[in-house]
Amino acid sequence: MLELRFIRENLDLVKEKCGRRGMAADRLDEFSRLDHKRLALLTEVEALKNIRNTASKDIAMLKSGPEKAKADALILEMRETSRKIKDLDTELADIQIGLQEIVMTIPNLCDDSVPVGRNDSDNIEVKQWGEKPVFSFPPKPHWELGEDLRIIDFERAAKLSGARFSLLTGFASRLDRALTNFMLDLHTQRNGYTEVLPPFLVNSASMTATGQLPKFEADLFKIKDWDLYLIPTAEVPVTNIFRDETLDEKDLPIKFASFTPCFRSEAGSYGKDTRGLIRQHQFTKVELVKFTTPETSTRELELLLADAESVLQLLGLHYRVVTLCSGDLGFSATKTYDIEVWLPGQQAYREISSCSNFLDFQARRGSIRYRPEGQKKSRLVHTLNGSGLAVGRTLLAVMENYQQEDGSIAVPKVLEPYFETRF
RNA sequence: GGAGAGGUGGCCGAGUGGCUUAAGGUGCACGCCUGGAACGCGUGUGUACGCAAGUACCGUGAGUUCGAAUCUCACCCUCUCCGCCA
Repeated sequence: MLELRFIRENLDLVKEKCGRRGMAADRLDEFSRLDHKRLALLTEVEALKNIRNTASKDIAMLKSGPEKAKADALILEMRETSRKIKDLDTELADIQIGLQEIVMTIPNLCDDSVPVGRNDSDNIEVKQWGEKPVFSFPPKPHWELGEDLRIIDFERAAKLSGARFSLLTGFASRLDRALTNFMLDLHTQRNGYTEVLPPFLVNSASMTATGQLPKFEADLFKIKDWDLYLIPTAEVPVTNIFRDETLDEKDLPIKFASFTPCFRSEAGSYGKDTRGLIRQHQFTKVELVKFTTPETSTRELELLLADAESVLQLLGLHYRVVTLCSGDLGFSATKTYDIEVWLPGQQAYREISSCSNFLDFQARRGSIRYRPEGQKKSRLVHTLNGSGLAVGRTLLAVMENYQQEDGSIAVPKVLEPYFETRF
């Protein structure tokens, strides 16, 4: 969420930046109208409350003194004042709700380095790493490999749960687990992250702080009769760890690595990526989350990207990095890099990580602050996160890139230790 | 699911309708004292909105009242015991 005062003072800029995202900005005029009304009402009601507070003290004194009649007169007068206050407070509350509804649905301002564009075709490639592997045979997509090797079973998964679920067996399951452990070990032992295992169900306050609610409820799975949602990413519980808290500057940056399942309804993606592991209702992911000072978040985004890239580099998988254009940018982000891994079975680059800086957008919604060294006033932290990486997509990337002519799949060198444990 | 206890500042803890501007302690910061420290003494010590005056905030929300940390109702959370359970 943006600061109320900032929107008030920079209305045209906010409108223009919403426009860059392809978002209608007409609600901002309604914002102005309500904001003005709110300030006027607030002034009025606060003046009345001041009168009442003063009178209350007077009544207390008069009652204990000889002029009790004066107290009765004042009480009568205040009865009317209190009634007015109550009415104004009610009106004010309605306006606050209206304002809140608007403010909570205004996206973050995109960074000026973000290219203006409409959709993913306008994203800008910023770098490539490695090269496309050369095959002496036509490489298969992973769903064929998985079915041929009897290690991924989509049909039985559909029986259990429906479309967009998968059942990994034997080698695929083992490889998935190896990848997960490899990623966590890399981020905790080499990249300096603290491992955290959070709840997979969170309440609506948490979903609101990170920006999934109120606007994107349709993308979430909700538990019936409970104020609980299945997390769509570990970003939600991990960012919310410090909700309503004030951190010490000397503890920043705080870096968490978190392995969790993720659940997404994929509403609105009917017919998209229906084959294979690419787009599932349930998948696992190692997520990296950072809390930083405002001064360092821009640089921390680059470091976060490098940490995510390190996974693919060690696995020897070719990829490219793109900067998301304004129209493709997520609601809460000011800037996002996507890492896209090369999939030879599909002859395409596919997103495997998304690294974003949110500035103070989530911190304001969740009231996550820090106290600068030696200063009295606290400030909002900046939050960042990125996949490091989506495990299912990494699994399929390894399958497609490491497939052999005989239909088997080689184990990447760096994963060999994870296959060594034997009983 | 049943019964009970509780939720007050960074922490502990007092506070059953109005000199509460939340006592007192502790922690923290600064100063004095000291060769330096400890002890001692003094001062300061939350958040949001607002240029400010001010307003709001004692788990959350509603209510009673001229006035609520304090009274009423609902809810949430924590702890203890019982039941059930991986």
